Amino acid sequence: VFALIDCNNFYASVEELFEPKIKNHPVLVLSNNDGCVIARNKKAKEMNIKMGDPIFYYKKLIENKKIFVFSSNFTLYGDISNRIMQIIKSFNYEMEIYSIDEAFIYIDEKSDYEKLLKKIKSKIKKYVGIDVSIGLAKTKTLSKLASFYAKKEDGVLVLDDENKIDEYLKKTDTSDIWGIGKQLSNKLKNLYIFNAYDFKYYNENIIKKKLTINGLKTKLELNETVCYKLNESMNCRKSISSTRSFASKISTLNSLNEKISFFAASIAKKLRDKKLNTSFLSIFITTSFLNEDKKYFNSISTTLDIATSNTTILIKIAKNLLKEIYKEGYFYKKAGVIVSNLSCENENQDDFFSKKDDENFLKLLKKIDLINYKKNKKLIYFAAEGIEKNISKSNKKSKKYTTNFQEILKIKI
DNA sequence: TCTGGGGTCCTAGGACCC
DNA sequence: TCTGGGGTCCTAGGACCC
Repeated sequence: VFALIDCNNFYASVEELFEPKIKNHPVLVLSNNDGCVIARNKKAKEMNIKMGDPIFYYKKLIENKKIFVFSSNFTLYGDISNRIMQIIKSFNYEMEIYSIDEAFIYIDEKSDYEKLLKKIKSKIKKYVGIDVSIGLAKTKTLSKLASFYAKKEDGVLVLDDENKIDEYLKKTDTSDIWGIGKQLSNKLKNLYIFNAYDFKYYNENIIKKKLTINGLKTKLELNETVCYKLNESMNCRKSISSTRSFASKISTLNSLNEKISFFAASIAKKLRDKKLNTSFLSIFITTSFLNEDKKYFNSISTTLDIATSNTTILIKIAKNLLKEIYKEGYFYKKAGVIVSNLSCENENQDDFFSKKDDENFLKLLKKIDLINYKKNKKLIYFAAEGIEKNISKSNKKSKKYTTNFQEILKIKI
């Protein structure tokens, strides 16, 4: 059986962890630029504050009531996530870390599942202080569903009985099934499939025709047929991206160049950290799609002759690409760089005519990475990235309580 | 006035190969 | 008048996830 362990209101719960006094008030965590709501605690959900809404919708509400609002602090969330994953790992089951706040485990034995899940749950609560919900079933899709309902019940839910499963499926909207989003759910509605139960018992051939192979797999998983196994090799990722919305709109090629260079440089560093090289780079620029400004979106990509993590090369390529798609007279709101075709640093295929000067330069770049890391600040960087700091605004960030000695939690006695 | 960032997988169509 | 079958790789776009 598969169990899915899912943290409750993860980002909001982490913020509560370090400021317990806010626990009985609504808590919100915001996206980059303090733009949208990306996490809410229970109290905030009760106030009907929606996921993904821009925060200015609730300006009045925030002024009138005591709502605690945080900028997102991914360093902190990442560290707390690691601690939770370590605890799950300590139970010694096969494990897949599915996201920052979720992990699947595969339990290859008969046991008192409910007792086991409660044990995992309480250990995480005791050692880290975060509440989790755990669902268990014969397939990943059903265990996802079980954890969804576990949140509404007492934290753990075992779905191992056909009648019980069907009972839950009947009250599940198709769009709440893992893998069925808005579009597919609409397609299902056209077939008069409204809930997960209808979906489970529908004709397979028609599902495959309308929703293709993935839709069929999801349906089979509802029938307790395993289609998705534990994916333990998630560590070899396929792409890395760096993208941002700008706090203010940008129109000149010069300033876009700086942003694109900044993205390319941060990707190059990520590649070096993970000992990877890329041989495919693409960039995009876009205007806002929410206002009355003239709209323009474009992207362009290129393959690299030699796989690399060299910042100078990536910046140069990215800037050349930008020249091709940049158009004057638009207000750009967002841009980004994405690399793929990733390969391991040590298994690089050289070009027959390539020069070997890259190696020493790479050593230099790694030294710079180290200096920046030790100073906990990007002290040394490329002029192309521009000297203007704070590419985004985030004023309400909590401290890096667990990863930085300067910001460590202080306790008064 | 202000609306996130980082991923995965699949499909259709085009261009090419023998 | 009649014009094959079996592949690969790439790209753009669409759908999904957290």
